[in-house]
Amino acid sequence: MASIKDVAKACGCSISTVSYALNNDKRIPEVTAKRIKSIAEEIGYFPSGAARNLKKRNTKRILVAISNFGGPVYHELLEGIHYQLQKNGYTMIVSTGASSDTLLKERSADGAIITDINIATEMLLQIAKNFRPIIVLDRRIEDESVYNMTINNQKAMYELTKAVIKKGYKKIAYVHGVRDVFDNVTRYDGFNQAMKEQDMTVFNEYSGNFTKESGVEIALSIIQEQSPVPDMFICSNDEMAIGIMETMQNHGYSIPNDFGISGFDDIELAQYTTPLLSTVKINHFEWGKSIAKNILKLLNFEKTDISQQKGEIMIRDSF
Amino acid sequence: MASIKDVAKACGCSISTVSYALNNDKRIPEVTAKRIKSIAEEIGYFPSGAARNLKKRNTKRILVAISNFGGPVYHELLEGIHYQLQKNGYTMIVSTGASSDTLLKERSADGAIITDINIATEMLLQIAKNFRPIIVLDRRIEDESVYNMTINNQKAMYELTKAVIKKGYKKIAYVHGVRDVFDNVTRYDGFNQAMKEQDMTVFNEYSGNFTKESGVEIALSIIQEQSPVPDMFICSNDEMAIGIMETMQNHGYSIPNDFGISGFDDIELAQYTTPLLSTVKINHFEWGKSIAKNILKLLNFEKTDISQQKGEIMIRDSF
DNA sequence: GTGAAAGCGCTAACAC
DNA sequence: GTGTTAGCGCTTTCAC
Repeated sequence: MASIKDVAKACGCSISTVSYALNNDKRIPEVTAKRIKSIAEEIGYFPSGAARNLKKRNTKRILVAISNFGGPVYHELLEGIHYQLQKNGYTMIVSTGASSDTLLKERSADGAIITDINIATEMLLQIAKNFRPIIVLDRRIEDESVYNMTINNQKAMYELTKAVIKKGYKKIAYVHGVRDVFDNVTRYDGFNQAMKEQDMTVFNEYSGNFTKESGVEIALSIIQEQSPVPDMFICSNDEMAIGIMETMQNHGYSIPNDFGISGFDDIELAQYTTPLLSTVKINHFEWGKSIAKNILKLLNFEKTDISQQKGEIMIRDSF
Repeated sequence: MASIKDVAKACGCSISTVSYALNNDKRIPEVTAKRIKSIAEEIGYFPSGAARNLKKRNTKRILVAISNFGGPVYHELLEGIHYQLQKNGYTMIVSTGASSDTLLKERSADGAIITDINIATEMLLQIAKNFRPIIVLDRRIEDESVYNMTINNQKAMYELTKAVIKKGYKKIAYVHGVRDVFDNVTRYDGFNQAMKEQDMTVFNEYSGNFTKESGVEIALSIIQEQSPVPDMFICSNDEMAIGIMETMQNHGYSIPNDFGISGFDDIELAQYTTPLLSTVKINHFEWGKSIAKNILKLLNFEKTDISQQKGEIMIRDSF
């Protein structure tokens, strides 16, 4: 592995001159710099990140820890984060599972964005003792060493529920995602707030886990047990809604004639269902951008933008 | 940022003792090690990756460069790679776009897996002068500094096409993904081989780009221009097939009565279409595992397993 | 304009 | 069993 020494030797100059030339220091005249660069290229030399990071005490990298690479939501979020970081000369690295733990402990990046509920809060706080900034997206941690950014789930779900009630639905059920998770809890709060405000009682509550499969299961159990069917399913996300829709339709139900249904997120698929799914649109790309902007501000100890990402009610054809 | 010195000071011992203790060197007695570890934990100290990587001349990381975080295929591939790396004490970092270039140049990992056609072959070879191993998944590079791993697209598509012909389809059309890309070219080769072997002439060829949207567009243009409809669409991947299916169905066509259709990959969605999509199943999780196994072998200069990933014909209901 | 040298935070060889 | 020290490959201060 060629190092700066090899380049220096090949150029007949010192390593500092090579370093200056490669970093475009104006002290080195154009000609010399050009010569050094072409020799470096010939050798295939690029400065070692590990060495530079150690010396400069930064990496110009941001780590994003996600819980898995599937799911329709991360995609745009990551693109948004990457877009903004790139624009500011930063690199994005993405990790999951145990890899995230290791990378965080090693401080493989200048900052981290966490959206992986599997990373324990306790561990995060331990890491935060010696590493900052960390932005957490999937929960609220009330500790000054960690920063929270969240979607305004409550307000969006409150408004969606109001729209549902206004349409005249009476037997309204709620479909939970993973119970204690921030997104589920706050969406449920918004739902409840609207229901209480309008003196409505909840017809039923079902428990899923944010996946389409769990929606399928919920629908299947309703059909098999011949349970009373609500006239409206308000789901904690799109994927569960789509699972319920398709399964109920396959069993002869017609939407929105037999019942209405809504989702949350506005994933791409929501625009391809029949009928088109009514939902809350979250612009994850834009959200990603603002997350990245905030982490860059935190790196410079600047004040962050603490506003929550807003959702937009999309009333289409499913209720 | 606490360093090993801070821990040594707090422990009243030298930095080497701290290093030994934290790395479970047997020379340090249990009690001492325990004491040092607990002090380190209290401080929130974790060894700096940059420093360790520099000293040890490795990172225990593998970089995976992908073209985007969307798409239904990467998901399982990444999980497979991660699973195997984890098992062997390696960490996986994932990157896209310009970030990948930077990370490769800096040698931020001990090896790299590339499945991003946007990274120019020329640049890859430049990087490979000083960095190995690199495994490339999305093209063939005939250069000893880079290793190729591919799916046996040709054989799988050959067999699928033979099955189609055997069913009696006569007006068989091929739907291309991105033209010059390895997956498309080799799948098309397999298709052609089977067609020629059976003295069949190709009814038509359409050009997409592997996305569902491009499938939708192809179908739309057929309908709008009232072009003759093939009795079979052999598509270069599932997503395009699904786009064509849905669009044609929305315009009154019935599958497989009016025509048959096939995909490639067996993405999750293929199991939810009506009718169920016939396709070639690629086990991307297993493939990811073998890719990871190979890169670990390459790290140790061991001989790799050069077999191509096989596809399995899944004849369901769409032809 | 160029070079010598210190030092980033570790690991590990060596000395005691 | 513990400490001293060299050195990984860079950047950057300081001298010339």
